[in-house]
Amino acid sequence: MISVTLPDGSVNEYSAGITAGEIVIDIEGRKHECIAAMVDGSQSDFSTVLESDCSVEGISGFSDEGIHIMRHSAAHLLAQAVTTLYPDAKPTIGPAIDRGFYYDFANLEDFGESDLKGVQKKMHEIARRNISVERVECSEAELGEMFSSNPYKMEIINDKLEDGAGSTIYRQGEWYDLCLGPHVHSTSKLMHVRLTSVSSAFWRGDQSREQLTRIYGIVEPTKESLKSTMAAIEEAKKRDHRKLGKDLQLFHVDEEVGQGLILWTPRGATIRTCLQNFISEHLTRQGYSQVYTPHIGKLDLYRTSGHFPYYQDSQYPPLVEKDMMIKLANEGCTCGELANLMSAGDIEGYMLKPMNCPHHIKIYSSQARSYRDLPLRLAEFGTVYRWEQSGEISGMTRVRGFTQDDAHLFVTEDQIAGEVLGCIELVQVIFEALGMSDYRVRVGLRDMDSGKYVGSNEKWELAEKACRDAASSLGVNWSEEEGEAAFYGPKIDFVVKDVIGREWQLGTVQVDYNLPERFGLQYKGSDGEMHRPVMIHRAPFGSMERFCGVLIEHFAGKFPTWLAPTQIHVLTISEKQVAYGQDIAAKLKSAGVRVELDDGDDTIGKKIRMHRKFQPAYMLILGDDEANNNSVSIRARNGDQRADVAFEEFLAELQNEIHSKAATPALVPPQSN
RNA sequence: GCCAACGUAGCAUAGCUGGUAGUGCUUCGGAUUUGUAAUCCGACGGUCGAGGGUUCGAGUCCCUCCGUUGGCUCCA
Repeated sequence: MISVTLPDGSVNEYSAGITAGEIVIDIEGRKHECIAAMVDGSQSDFSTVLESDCSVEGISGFSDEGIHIMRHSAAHLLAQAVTTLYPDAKPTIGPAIDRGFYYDFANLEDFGESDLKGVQKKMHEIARRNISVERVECSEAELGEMFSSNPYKMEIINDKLEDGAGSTIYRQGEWYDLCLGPHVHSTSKLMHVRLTSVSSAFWRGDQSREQLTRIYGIVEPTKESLKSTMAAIEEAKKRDHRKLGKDLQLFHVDEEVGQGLILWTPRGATIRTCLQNFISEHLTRQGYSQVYTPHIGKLDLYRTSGHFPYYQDSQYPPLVEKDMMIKLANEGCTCGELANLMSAGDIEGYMLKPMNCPHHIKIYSSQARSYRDLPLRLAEFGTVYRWEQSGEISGMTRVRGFTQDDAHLFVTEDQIAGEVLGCIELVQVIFEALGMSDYRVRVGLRDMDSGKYVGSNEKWELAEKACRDAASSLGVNWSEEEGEAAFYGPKIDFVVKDVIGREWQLGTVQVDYNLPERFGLQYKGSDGEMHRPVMIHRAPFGSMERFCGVLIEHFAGKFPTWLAPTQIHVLTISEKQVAYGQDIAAKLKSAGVRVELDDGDDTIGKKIRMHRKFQPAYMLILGDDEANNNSVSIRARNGDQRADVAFEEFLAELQNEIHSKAATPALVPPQSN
């Protein structure tokens, strides 16, 4: 007999050799919703045989661990279905991910979305057959034999397994896969699966290797949960900033202007202006000096900074000086030669600036600096241009021209910690003001194995420590991530997810010992000696484009009153109130409120319907009653109403709401019913 | 950049196996003057992303390019 500790703390005796699954059934009953077991705190199959004392509990298909196991098992099911239908396809890897699972296949070319249906049907068929999933221990030799026809699996076996060590496979019917598990015990647990998309991926994430076909899917424990998950995905798509940006007329991208180049239309520009004003207030408060610099700079500047050689592939090609072009043309230079000269940097010219720092550095060095000048904080809404890969460009979140709410702080070594702290506090203030609480903080550190970084070890150590210290003082969870540093220094990033689960870096604070050295920056210390300042790069929004894109999704287009492109839409009931409507609109306008008037001859129902799509904070409905009382009826976005409010009272409340940057419009109290 | 899918008026969409484009909303004109998610009638608006090809004939088939979407890779 063995003693098994159960979830409630009690201890039961079972005969040795019992399986984890049998115990789960014993404690949870036959109708349990568990799909695997936790044995001594580690995830295990139901089939795990227990020979000694331990603790056992079930893992529900609804728990985080449970859904992860189901996803992983569903990936196996997918691979089984694909290899059944496409015998030449070679399964490679197929993990569970945040929102579901995928499996990558080689030899599955020309597979498209339209093929998903058939595969999904086959998956359901296999699931219905209730095939048991077995774990089998295998020696290295056995594995070699079983996977001999699959070079990808063999590569994993050869790379990941210690010499001589075996591993496990999971078998379901004829099909089996190399895997550590655990898995659900039967394919029948995977009935509620849906394939969502097909795309491609490189084998082992390496661009130089084979391109594989990747199939994505989601799986849920029940029919209902699958349905609600699918509904949630659909719902999220409605918040996509690309869709809302069009519906609310916030921005436009025109292919004749260029991919990834955002045209801010009036309504979107209003939001941006409000945000920039908001930041500017904080800049003044925090002792920043605002500067302006041009959009281009000489190539040599970026040779000195290192950006030109380092990021050459992701920059717009240089603008070559006219005289140089003429000279080269007279010398018979071919286009090919010109391209070579450009990429080698053996040519003079200008570049669209990919970064603001070199310009700001030149402002620093335009004067002799003393320790009394530091910290010197130079801020600019600086527009930069980067040649992002065409396949990467997306809406406002990944673009080729964008404006950073940038600043560079020139500080002494002693000031680093305090200034980094000030920077991340600013980021926090902004996130808080906008109600963006769903972000993660990432401290990007060097990848010790990579040679791409510049600067000495000691300086990196110091900078990394400053970042860690600042992050831990934040009072929120943060993680260290190797290899996420910039080439010149470590950084603290604020990362948020968009509606379809993609992560975007917004605010960032970076410590940089490198550029001051490259540019030979100096200041005279109190000791009379010359010292080198340290730079801090920081952008609380990151870029205005990306931030606004994320913000559109965050608010689902329903911006708080202070940010709403149009705050009030005034709608008249009939032509009898046209004069009153114009009067109210004019008064609001002169009070600084962004207002739109509709005194046309549509019915009020039609007007509301038409104006709703622009999501003003409030609509004012003006009929005879209001005109007679010098009042307004306020209609909130959700349709709630507050009738017959004296205009002056409304205006005072509205202005208060705007000035306080209230997170949500609240002039109409929520109505019960 | 790579793989796949897609690209019809401002927006949303119909158009089967090829025979010279329909609809709704918007807009404009007219009628109506209407209390909180679409009043009625009429008109304008597309040559079907661009270019080339096959065909008697292409939105519909083929090729190239541009763009969009989903991923991969990249991201100062």
